[in-house]
Amino acid sequence: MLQIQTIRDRKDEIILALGKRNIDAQTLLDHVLQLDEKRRATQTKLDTLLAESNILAKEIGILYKTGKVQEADLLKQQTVTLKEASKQLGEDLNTTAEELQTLLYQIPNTPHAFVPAGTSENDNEEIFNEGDIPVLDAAALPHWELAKKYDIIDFELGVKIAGAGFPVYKGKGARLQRALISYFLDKNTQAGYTEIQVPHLVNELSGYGTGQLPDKEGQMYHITADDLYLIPTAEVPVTNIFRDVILNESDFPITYTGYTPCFRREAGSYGAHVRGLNRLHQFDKVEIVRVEHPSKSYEAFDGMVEHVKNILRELKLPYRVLRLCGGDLGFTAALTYDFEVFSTAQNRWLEISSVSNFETYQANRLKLRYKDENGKSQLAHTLNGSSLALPRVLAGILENYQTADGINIPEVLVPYCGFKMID
RNA sequence: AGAGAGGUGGCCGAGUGGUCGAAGGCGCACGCCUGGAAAGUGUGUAUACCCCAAAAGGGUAUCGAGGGUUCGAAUCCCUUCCUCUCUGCCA
Repeated sequence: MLQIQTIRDRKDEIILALGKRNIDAQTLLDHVLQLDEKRRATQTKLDTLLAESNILAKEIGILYKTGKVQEADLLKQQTVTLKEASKQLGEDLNTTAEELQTLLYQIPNTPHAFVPAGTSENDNEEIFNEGDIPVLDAAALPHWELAKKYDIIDFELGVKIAGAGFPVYKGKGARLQRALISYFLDKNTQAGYTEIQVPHLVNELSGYGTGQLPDKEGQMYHITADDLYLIPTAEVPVTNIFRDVILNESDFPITYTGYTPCFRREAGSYGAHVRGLNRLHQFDKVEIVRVEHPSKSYEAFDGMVEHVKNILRELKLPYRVLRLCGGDLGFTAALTYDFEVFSTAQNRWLEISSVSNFETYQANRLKLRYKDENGKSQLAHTLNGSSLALPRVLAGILENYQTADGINIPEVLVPYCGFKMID
């Protein structure tokens, strides 16, 4: 959420920046400022009335103590009108504050200067690529065929148990999943991230904290009996550790990594691009989350990008890095780099990681602050990235490493899974 | 799920209608003391918002949350959330 103070100070800049998202925020921001003024005026009035009431109440108390009951009763009469007026003003204030809050929730984060203009994923900017795309022979199969051929992932069985998008991993498929999780966690730990295990269900407040609510309600599984949501990413529980927290400057940087399954309803998704592992309702992901001093967050961002690159380099997967354009940028992010691995047999790129800096946008919702050198509270910056999401990495490995004899396992994973080939 | 207890500042903990943003302790910060440190000692130490160009200063709200009673609520009443203990169930 944008800070109201920032909107007051730099409305025009914000409108310009949001223009990159193809949003004309002029009317919305004018409305916000108008409500903000109303809110402040109302509060000033209310505070004055309450101050008067407080003074009267004290006087009455003293009068009663000293036995001057009649004078006290006289003062009491004065409080009646004050009370009515302040009750009305209090209601006005609440209404206005709520309206304002609702509007603020509708405003996405302002894109960073690096973010290119654009309307769709086609306008994303490729900033890096690495790794050779293997030349597969004509008999090469997409991963869903390979999964069937070697009996390592059973999509139909998942349908029976839960539904489409809930695959069952079997034998070496399951072991490879487990190996990938361990490998990713180890890599992240070696890079200084602290491993953490968090709940896979979160309450409503947590959903608001990181920005899934109220925007993307439909994308999360909601357990109505207990009013809990299945997490769509570890970002939600991990970042919400810092909800309502005031840090010291010396606490930075905060770096966490955690593995969780992720649950997404993916309402409205369909078609050829959802085949196999391309898009699932449940998948595994290892996430990295950082909380940073604002002056250091882009340095941290670059570090995260390099870190993910290193992992893909070790896995010897062909990948590219995209800088998301305004039209493709997530609601809460200021800057996002997507990593895509090339799925050779499908002849298309698959998103496997997304590294984002949210600057103060999430922190403002979370009330995540730190004390600066003057002892003043300032909002911290939050960042996160996948390191990495499993299914599409798995798809990339299966497709790119396939041979006539079977599927080779990337060297770095062999110690983790205990076999060199799926055959 | 049933029965009971309880939610107060960074932490512990007092406070059952008035001058309580809240005693006391711990912790923390700064100072004094000391050759240095400890001990001792003094002062300070919540958050948000509003007014003020800013600083200074002032105001309002906050004792889990919401509502009510009252001139006045941490304290009384209602609703709700959460935690703990016992019983039950169970990995």
